Amino acid sequence: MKQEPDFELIESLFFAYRSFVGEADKILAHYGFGRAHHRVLHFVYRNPGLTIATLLDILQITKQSLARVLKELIETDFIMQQEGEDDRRQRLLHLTPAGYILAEKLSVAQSIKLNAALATIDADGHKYVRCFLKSMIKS
Amino acid sequence: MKQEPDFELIESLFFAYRSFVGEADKILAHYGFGRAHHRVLHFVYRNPGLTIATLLDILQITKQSLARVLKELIETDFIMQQEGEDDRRQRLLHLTPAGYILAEKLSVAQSIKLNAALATIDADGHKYVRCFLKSMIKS
DNA sequence: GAATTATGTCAATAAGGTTGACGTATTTCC
DNA sequence: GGAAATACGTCAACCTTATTGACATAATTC
Repeated sequence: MKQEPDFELIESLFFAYRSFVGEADKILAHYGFGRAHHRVLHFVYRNPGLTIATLLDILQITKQSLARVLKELIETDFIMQQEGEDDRRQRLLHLTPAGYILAEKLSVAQSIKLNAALATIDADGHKYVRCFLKSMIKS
Repeated sequence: MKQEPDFELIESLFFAYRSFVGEADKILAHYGFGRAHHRVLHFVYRNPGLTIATLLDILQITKQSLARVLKELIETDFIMQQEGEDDRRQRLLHLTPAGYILAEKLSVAQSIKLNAALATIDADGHKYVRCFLKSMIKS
């Protein structure tokens, strides 16, 4: 027997995600950045010293697409590159102090929103939410 | 006391959402459509006979942006417009049979993914997930 | 030394979004 | 009944983020 699609959940996820990224968008606009900059900033924040190749793997975009955004972040001094020690072809990515402050600001803003939503459910519901989201990634 | 941002949750939501929309993207590609078409298709599916103005409200985009996508969906016979009965300025939106089939196909594909993820957590965790996502929307 | 790898870059193109301006038909309101 | 507001369509210019394809350079590996 086939069952009806779970419209409620589909739409909840759509609107929830829009609300989630909208939070960061407001901050980014002050800097003239978009979501693409946010993603780069975030993953460099979280994985300091990562290579271009690794970042492309995470973001699942082409290097040509990354190039423009990364160039802007480097020129405005939010990200810096460092030659790889063992492999000098690599351009390891790091945040500048300004980049660190912005990345943190964005993460804090999104965390506040997430925590507010978590606060509406029982504490033992938190692990269900995390587990559900992680399952969505694997499949 | 300030606490560290919840990086794990932030990234889970990012990757989970990418996985969620990626599911539909594969289907849409066969029709030469993108996510913008999906959103229009979905909300017309869910709100048959809605007005252009209402759809713009839901999607939070401009009418010029909607125009192109809607035009394509009408020209390829997935959506049709019907003059409003009480207000003849309105162009009420409806799915054609083909539009209905596609919208359903997309919803089913996404539901399968959502259900698979829900299946990895206890049944009483489902309401926490739904509640959490709805709380994200309100705030 | 040759092949591979990591990265940079130029160019053309596409999807999806914006602002601003203007046109038309219809409805509402005084 | 005429003026104003509303619902929608459309033209034009522009922005962001992405794509594919081609080619260049430097460093590493075999």
